[in-house]
Amino acid sequence: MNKYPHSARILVALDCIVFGFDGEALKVLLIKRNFEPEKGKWSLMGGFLEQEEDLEVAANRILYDLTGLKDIYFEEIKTFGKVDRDPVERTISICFFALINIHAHNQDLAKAQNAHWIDLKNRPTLIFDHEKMVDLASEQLRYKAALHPIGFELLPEKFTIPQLQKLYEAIYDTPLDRRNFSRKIISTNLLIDTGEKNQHSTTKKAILYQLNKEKYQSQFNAFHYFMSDALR
Amino acid sequence: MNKYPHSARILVALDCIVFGFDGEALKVLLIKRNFEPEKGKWSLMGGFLEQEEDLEVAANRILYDLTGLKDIYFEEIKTFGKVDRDPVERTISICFFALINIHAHNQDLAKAQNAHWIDLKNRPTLIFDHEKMVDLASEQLRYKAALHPIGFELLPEKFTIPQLQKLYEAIYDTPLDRRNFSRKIISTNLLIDTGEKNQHSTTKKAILYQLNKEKYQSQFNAFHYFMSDALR
DNA sequence: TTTAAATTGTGTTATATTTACACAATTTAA
DNA sequence: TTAAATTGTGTAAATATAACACAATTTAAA
Repeated sequence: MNKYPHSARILVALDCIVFGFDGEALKVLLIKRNFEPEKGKWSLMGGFLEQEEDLEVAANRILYDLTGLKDIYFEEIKTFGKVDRDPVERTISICFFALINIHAHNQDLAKAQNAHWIDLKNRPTLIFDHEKMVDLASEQLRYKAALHPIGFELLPEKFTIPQLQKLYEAIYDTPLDRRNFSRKIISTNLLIDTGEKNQHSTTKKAILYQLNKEKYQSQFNAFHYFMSDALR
Repeated sequence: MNKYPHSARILVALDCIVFGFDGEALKVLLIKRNFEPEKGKWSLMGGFLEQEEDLEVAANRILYDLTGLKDIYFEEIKTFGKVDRDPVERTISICFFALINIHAHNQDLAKAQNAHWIDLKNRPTLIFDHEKMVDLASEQLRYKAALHPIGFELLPEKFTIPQLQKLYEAIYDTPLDRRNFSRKIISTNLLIDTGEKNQHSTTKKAILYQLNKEKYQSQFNAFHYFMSDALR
């Protein structure tokens, strides 16, 4: 069956950084491992690519088994391929990150996987090279969110501009000018005023917006410069 | 020896898009295959990841065998992982692109691999999903070059600003204003005036610059907006 | 030797964008 | 009724970008 006879067959894993936002801080979904290897330690959610499974399908499967969600926003970051990265057996790992609404996933599934939402900034040490994966994913999130409208993926269907601002402030760990931020977001035409207001507020109730999905899709690859000084 | 007993071992290939610039147009280094499968057809340069080889090492090996160059600029784009993408056997391919000075590589090695520099815009049909790979790499080149100083990797050590402009005009297939382009490049402080001039010119000889490598490295990840309207 | 054509380097102005800061309106708890 | 917190909109200064002009250099042709 091996048609390229002299080449090596290698285990192919996928590891995923799932980001969430609780209104205050960025969170990552991490697994407290109750299985070997490295039982008892913390790791990313992962799995192996199966023989008859498309890579994309595998990523969706792993995300679904963890969250119960389909059509999650995710993107590949990099393949980790050091020979000794997994001490058990030579394994390459295709690493990707996903953005979800922290309130919308299936908590029973997360519990079954022993997954916990952990503060990105105060996380425990992770196994193997998972530490590097989270660092790279965080960097990639900062990079991508500065240029493209991916932040919305972390918020509920309907959200206010102040909520969106808090998200950006968490991502970049810096305060932003409320008025300039609002103007920049509005000027993208990515938002639709729902006519509703945030009833949870105890002061002035902010307008609830939702994504203009057509505009979102057609303009996704354009540069938006949400954070012009993010990388300076 | 298989410590994760129930998982599949899969062939892992690497495929590389090598870009060059001849002063007028963007070129890709393509292989006219004199081996099976798909003998006689055109493909990308590739190879398999070996059992005891780091992924990064494999990428460098493949690039070295083709060009005779070390420390080439390259970056991973995406892993292609459809089950049927290679009709011979299930293989995933980690796709990356590289930028080289078209005049600096070992032509004997290229000849031995049956590699040819082909106009990016007028290339033959490629095997498997290599077509998609080249499209994605071209897109990624346009994206990255709009924001980061990677264009220099395609030019000789010493180059003029008009040469650099021709490169950008080729990448984006659009004319640029000479004066504004020059000012933007100069203002990055990435260039050092060598004091020499381009002796090949038959009219006014342009100043030869070289990269300020310190500045290049420290500022690489900052946004430069070389092409502010590239993706609008 | 002079002139014309091509190309390069630098300058200037108008327009657009970004930044910094002010004020009025809304909401609830005191 | 008032104070505190928050939200929505406005305006002017600073910066960056875009559009256009002119002078200098070089060689080949006149």
